[in-house]
Amino acid sequence: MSDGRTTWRDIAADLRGAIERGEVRPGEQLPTQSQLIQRYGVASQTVANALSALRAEGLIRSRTGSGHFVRERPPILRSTRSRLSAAERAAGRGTFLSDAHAGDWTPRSETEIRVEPASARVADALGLDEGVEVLVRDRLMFADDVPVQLAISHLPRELTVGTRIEEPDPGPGGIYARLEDAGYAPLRFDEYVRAGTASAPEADRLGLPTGAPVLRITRIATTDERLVEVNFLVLDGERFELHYIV
Amino acid sequence: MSDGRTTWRDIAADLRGAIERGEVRPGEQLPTQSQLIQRYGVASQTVANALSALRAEGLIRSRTGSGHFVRERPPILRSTRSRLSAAERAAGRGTFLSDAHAGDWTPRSETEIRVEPASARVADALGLDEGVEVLVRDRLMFADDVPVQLAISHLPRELTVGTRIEEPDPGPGGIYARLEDAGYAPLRFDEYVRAGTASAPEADRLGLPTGAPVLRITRIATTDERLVEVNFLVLDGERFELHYIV
DNA sequence: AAGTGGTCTAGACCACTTG
DNA sequence: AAGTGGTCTAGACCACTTG
Repeated sequence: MSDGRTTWRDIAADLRGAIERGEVRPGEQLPTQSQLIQRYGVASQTVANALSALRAEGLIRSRTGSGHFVRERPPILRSTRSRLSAAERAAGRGTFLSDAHAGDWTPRSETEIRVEPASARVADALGLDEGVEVLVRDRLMFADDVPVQLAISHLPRELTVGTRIEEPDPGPGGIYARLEDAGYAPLRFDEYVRAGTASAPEADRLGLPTGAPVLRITRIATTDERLVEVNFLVLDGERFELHYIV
Repeated sequence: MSDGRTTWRDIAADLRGAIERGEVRPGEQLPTQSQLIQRYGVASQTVANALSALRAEGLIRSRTGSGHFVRERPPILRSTRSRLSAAERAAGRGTFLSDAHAGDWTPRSETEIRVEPASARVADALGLDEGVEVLVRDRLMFADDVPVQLAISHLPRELTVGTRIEEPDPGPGGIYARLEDAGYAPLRFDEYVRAGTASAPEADRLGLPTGAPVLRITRIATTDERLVEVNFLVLDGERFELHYIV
């Protein structure tokens, strides 16, 4: 029984249709598992598989003890990548605050600072030798208290020691403004964008189901002479839209 | 038992660790379900759940009758978005051919041309009235004969009538070169990037499993005066990496 | 207290692949 | 023919939410 059509796929398709036709509207509850077991005359596991698939597609949210609900599509967070501009820095906003300023949501972030030897991947990206000390700023960012973005930034330690970059709050304009103060103004940003699925720890931190679509961005900041930062970003793929002007 | 830790999650984490530590290498087979049932002393469904999660993460591929195998990560197709440049057009390459030139893969595409009344979405993007005639170029693009990109381009019909843009092969430099010939040289491209999961028809055309991560790009081309094209792109999220210089 | 989702058991059967 | 993955049955128990 491993051709395309299976019972749980049929049930999932049936429920998906009901949602798409608007018979169950966003925010409303689907029939309970018991009701679905009765309606389709199948075992509990079969219904569970169907609902699990709809959850993975992001069509429903399930709340233990409460029910399965059609997801309300949250507003999209637009993020224009021309934002990394001197104008925004001059206005005292870092990149994330700059996004928030363009949208109308309230930003917040939790930052953890640590010092690590550069991994092969980081050393390669920053043009350092493996094992050289780097400063890591591990940030989880919230929009209206919903976690939406994970950013793990790495900088050569020699550039950050004694600056506010090593503090959770680097001050107005963010770390790029502090780099500029130190004579390392980033002039160019290279962003490498991929789509992927959330790993278990990422899903946990971002409050997504495992396997939910995410945007993965590797951003490399460069002065006119050297690489100063590599930042690994993971964004909720369904809530974020990146805007690039080419 | 609905806190984070469950048996199937523990088993998935265990196998994920073995893969990440390289104990099971890409292409190699995981223990069979029977072996895992024995090893962990659990029911078949529990092991099935764990493997299902790893599959959703894209870590393994399962082949009925054969086994579960660690996925080989296919080579990444880099695509630099500064490619939409006059230089590339002058060299006689369209955007897709330009990507191919930068990578070392062989491009091919299947193009279907049709004329349609503008949908609300397209009309909105192009600043036209709904229902106005637009030319649609529906293309499926292949790299080394593997389908990797879907591009559905819409242009106001008045700009394309009588030009090679209405032919499957628009000639050297692609449609942007033809627009330039007609006095509508695109000067600015706005790209809006999201991550999502492949719908059933998209998965079918791109040869992906339904729900696989994809990159969705809406690209709007503008001359100094007007909007000339809106292009909806869907890319295999795991094979493509977009490169933007900001 | 009753209902709900999530997980688990211990089997069963089927389509498919491999030797 | 034997082994494999995928699905299914018919229950069970637990944590949680709701009235």
